[in-house]
Amino acid sequence: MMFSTKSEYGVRVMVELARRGGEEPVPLTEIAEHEGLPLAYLEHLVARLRRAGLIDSRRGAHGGYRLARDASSITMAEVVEALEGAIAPVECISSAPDGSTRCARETEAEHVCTTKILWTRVRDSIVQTLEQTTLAALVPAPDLIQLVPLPPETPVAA
Amino acid sequence: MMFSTKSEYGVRVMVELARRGGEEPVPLTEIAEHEGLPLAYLEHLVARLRRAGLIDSRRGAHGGYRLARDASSITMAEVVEALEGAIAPVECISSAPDGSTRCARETEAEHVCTTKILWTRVRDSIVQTLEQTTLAALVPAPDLIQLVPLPPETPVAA
DNA sequence: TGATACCCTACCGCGAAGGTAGGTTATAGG
DNA sequence: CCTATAACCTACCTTCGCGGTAGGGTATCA
Repeated sequence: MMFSTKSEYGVRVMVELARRGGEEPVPLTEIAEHEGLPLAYLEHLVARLRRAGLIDSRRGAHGGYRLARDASSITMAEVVEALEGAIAPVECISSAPDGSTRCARETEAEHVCTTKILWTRVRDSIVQTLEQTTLAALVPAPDLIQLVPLPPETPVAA
Repeated sequence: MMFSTKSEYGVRVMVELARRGGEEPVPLTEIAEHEGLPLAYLEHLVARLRRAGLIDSRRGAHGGYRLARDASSITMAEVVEALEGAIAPVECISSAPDGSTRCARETEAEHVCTTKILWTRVRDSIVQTLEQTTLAALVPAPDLIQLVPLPPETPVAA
């Protein structure tokens, strides 16, 4: 597996926030229940998304999370990078501060890493795909939302 | 990290075999020493490459490995898949026998997985890049090989 | 017949992934 | 003001695959 469940779950949370996109924050409990994922674990992931500035939060009663920006301006590259850290197909490849690609095995200047070409290509194609896909592109059309009804405004008296 | 060192090391071995590409098999000890990688570990990886039909072997003295086909006809998709298994960006995505992409969370027919679009795109771009890159493309030009001299034909009497 | 080198099975330590637990702080409503 | 809600934070725990080792067996040369 290439991306851990951090990305899998995290993207789901973002899509869910986009679906209900509004001023009112959505509590994480609702999302956890809707997606069938452990709340305590999602809290960790959501913390990363918040620190990356992708979502903001309101604490306390009627609190929750909402998108910090419009769904169409959030790319999957930002989301995945916030969750997983820098995107690198293999350990020996990393992107230098100046944007160029570095190879850990290329210590001596004269020794050229022959496999660097491959991993650079792979990395670029992944990043490009993630950048081209916005959060808005993953939100189902309104008529599909009807199939998965939102929970009632006022909870049933139990 | 997305690909383990299985791919990193395995691709290096393939490139090295392609560099010395000839009828004479190359013992794994030489490659291990040249690349500075543990021999016993490489043996595992090489076994996968052999079972996938990418290389063939000769046992005993003056034995070793060589490419089963021409370097230009071997794609990185074959190499990586032989080493890592099926290529899937996240656990919930897998390719069905018929070639279509399946989502593990999509159990009920009515529930459409919104994130499937993303991971399918990512997977396709990775596979495409790996398929477009042949082993021959990673072999340095002959003049560069001079910089990294081959070991002498007859080993020094120790 | 010995040296070489592939081949196979089993084992092992470590670290990250995935998840739990329990607390603290901020906010809305009555 | 008090209580319920829900974000926030730190620490911990268990499982599992990765990277690597060990030790044999078997085929092929000189």
